[in-house]
Amino acid sequence: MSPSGEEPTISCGDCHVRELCLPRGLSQEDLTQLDSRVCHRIAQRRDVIYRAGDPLRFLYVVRSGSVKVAIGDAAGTEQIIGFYLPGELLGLDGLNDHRHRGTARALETTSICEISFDELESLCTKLPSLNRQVERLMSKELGAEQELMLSLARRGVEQRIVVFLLNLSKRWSQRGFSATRFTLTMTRDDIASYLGMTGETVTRAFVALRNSGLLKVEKKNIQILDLDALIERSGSAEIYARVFAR
Amino acid sequence: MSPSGEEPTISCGDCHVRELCLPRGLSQEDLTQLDSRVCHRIAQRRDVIYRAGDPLRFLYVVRSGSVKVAIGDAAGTEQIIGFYLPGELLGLDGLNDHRHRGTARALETTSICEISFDELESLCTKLPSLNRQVERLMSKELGAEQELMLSLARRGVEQRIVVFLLNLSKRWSQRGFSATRFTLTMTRDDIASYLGMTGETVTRAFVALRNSGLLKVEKKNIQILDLDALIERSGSAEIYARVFAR
DNA sequence: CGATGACTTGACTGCTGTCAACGTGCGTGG
DNA sequence: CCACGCACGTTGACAGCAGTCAAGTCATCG
Repeated sequence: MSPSGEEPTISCGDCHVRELCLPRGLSQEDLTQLDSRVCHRIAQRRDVIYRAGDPLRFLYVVRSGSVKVAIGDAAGTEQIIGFYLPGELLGLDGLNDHRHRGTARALETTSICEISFDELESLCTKLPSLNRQVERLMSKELGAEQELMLSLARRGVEQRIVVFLLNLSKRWSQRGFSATRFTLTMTRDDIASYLGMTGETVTRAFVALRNSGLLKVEKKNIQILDLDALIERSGSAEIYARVFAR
Repeated sequence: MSPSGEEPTISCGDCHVRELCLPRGLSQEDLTQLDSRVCHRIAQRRDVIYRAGDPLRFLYVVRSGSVKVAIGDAAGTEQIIGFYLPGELLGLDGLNDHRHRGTARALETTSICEISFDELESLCTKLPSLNRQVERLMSKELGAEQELMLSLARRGVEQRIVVFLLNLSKRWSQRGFSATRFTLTMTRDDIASYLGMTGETVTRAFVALRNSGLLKVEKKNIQILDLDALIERSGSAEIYARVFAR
């Protein structure tokens, strides 16, 4: 269980999420330039990657593992505002005032790449294709989050859970993993906080979906037994039809 | 009541929201360049400004009046995703796939400025200060919307209404109008759709806030009688303390 | 003057949060 | 190695908030 890294010189060129991440579309030469500016670290479960209020110094990418971002409520309670999977850009919250709005924590043993925000910007002015990819990723992350928020907004508990699961399914399959079998690295309470309900209600929704034969739920392991029926039940079938068609 | 325009050559330099809008920080010379590329139109209540699915050709700014943006739900029902006040950038939905996600309609007689997206982009490459202002506005619009969504997410009906009212109050005061007296140009059902509740519930929340002595509600006219108490009741007092301090 | 849309109010129902008890697995320390 | 504490998940009982349905008022517009 040696947690620290004796990994043989991590490089973007070898990364399995490079096609989703910054390197996409970069020449070998440009890639080397980017590579030299990226730092790596391993975070254990519950480790903080950045904290709310911190100045926005780095952008992060999840290399493997998963991360949650939470903001502190008025009381001590915290609310989850996002989960991040491998290849996803982390740290864009608070692009506005250049301070992180939330606190990012690893949900499991997680490998993180970080690059200085300033260095990335200056590198972007030199490498147009990197600039394009950064813009694409940023607008994708921001847009996707907004879209999800919207489809979560005005729905019943079960539909929110379904939308959440379909969203995860889509993101895992985009990463080359199964769209119908995946593991929830977050707790029920995390999901509840994210979806605006209670842990108990999450449990009950899972039970209901299992009893309907749509899902197999075994602790953290989810298997989607009937994807079409699930999409049907999301209440926004046409959206997902479109998404999955791509 | 002549609705169509005999307005004496509208220009950005004379506009009362120029300090919130694209012209901000531009030299007289640059302003002229921008001005020549902006078109104006007047929309009546319920007029469509752009429609969901339309290719993203223009960016719009509300010059006076107000606008709502709605997306069609699975059934014929529509859901409001945003309201826009004078000086606010309109049409950023669907920056992703270059198609508008929602349909924008005027809530009252509204004056709209439009500028071709392509022309704005090319102009930005020539005028750095315009480019900076565009970036600032975009990140502000996107960030603000996200922030609002978050503060609306996990709250009871009354709190959501309060947050909504405080948000409007802030935006009106930023535009030089009263922070405590304003008119709701949208219907109760519009508010309800936006906040994820029903029209009846909006009414009841208004009644409750009136009975508590925090609000004076007279049809569409709102008067905030006790701003501090309202902020207190929003459940995110510290956020608004910060906002109003600016 | 009637039609229509917007708003209000009331009665009822049901969903979902709250509280509580309990089970289970994991890690820590004796 | 075992015992314990703790985090997490599940289940049940119950209450309250908010959605639904329905009726009715009011202002506006043709």
